[in-house]
Amino acid sequence: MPSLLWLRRDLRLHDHPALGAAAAASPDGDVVGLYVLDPALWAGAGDVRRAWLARSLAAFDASMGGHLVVRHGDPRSIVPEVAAAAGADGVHMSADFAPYGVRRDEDVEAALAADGRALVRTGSPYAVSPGRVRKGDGTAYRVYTPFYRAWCAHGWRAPAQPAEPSWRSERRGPLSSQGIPAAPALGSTVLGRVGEAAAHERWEAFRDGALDRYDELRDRPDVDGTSMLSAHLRWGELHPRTLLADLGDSPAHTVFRKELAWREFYADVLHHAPGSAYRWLDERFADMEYDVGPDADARFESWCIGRTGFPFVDAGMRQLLTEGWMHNRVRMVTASFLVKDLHLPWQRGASWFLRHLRDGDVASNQHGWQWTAGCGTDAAPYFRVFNPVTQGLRFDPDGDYVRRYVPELGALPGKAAHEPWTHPLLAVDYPPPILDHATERDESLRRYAELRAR
DNA sequence: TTTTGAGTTGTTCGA
DNA sequence: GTCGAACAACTCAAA
Repeated sequence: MPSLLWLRRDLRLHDHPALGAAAAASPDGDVVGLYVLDPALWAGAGDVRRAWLARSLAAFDASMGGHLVVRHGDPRSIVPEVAAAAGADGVHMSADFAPYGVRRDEDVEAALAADGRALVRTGSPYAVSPGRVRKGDGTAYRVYTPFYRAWCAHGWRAPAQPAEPSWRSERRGPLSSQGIPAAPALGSTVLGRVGEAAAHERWEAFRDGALDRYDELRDRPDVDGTSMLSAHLRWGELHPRTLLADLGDSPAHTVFRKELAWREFYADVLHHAPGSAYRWLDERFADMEYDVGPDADARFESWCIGRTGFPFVDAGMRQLLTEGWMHNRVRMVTASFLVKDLHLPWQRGASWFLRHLRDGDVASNQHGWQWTAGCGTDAAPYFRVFNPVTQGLRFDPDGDYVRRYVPELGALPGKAAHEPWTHPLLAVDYPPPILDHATERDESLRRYAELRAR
């Protein structure tokens, strides 16, 4: 009698506790691997995000000998149906902690229970599952640094040995696959390689290369100084334990470990405040004055397509659309621009990011945005407004990043690419700035002051 | 119990 | 050109 393993964001074979549990629960180690493509999630994804998922599923399917059973539809009906067809006692999975996933899993659990089947959660996408790290009084942390210390003190286990299940599926009938959906065609260089093997190779290349200079290079979007592992982690092609096990105590390694801890911190915050996926964590900010109407919509559109006239912002937004990824430094600058120069609610920008990011994760994305907007945990002080030009000059000093993504600025030499208005004849078909940053900065500070005074 | 100091990511202004 | 101060308010842990 096989076990059913319901895969979601854990598309790997190594260090997979739920897979181990599924194999151990079957006398013969027989496991049916199921992925349910939820139309609600697929419909909201942009081309690059869809392409990543399709390729990740294909890579996983290949690694298990073509036995992945893919079904399209609502997991609430499909999971119980496949479990019954397989004659599985239990359905195994890694726990999901995002609000939509938690509700979905509870519904599936209830449907399975009606048939006398158990839903077994083993492991999660985190080194320390959300809810485990608490303050002395038992409540959740709201400040990152104390969380980080407690998270380190809590510790995590070493990566698990790979299980060797006997995968089961059928060519036709109740355990057959509907197939992986067709992915949008993208240039071969857009995504790079996808899947578990690619994830491990990328980690090893980064670990043996740029990691030792991570503390000095991580803020440079013009340099290949980051791990580029975010999407691999998002889809569970490798587990953060694998990375943590390789890290030492050097300053560079510590900075990288802290980035992994941010991912875990935001998952913990969301776990304790599920409403913060779409509401202001600090509800007072719901009463802030935000711009609405046709003009605001037009400015939002300029931001989305990368035509604001601010090269560093536009480069980031175009990198997002073409690659489904954006360097973290640029995420902060583009987010600050939407919130503090365009005076739009953070949710508009966060939704756009989530649709297009290949690594888009509700906890990290929404809380990163809330940090920028000043309404989240460890919130940025209200007066911290990024200057899009200064940030570009500081972190892309030669203008290479900007020219890579904004071809209209290709004729501008060096750092001049950040200030095309100083060479108007060289910027071909590039828009003038849609606003005056100093003016909007003051306007933003005024609105924050007004909110405080209420 | 109360106090104290520190806390991812910045900018501008005036000396 | 460089440099320090100012720009709030709140959480948390240690003293």
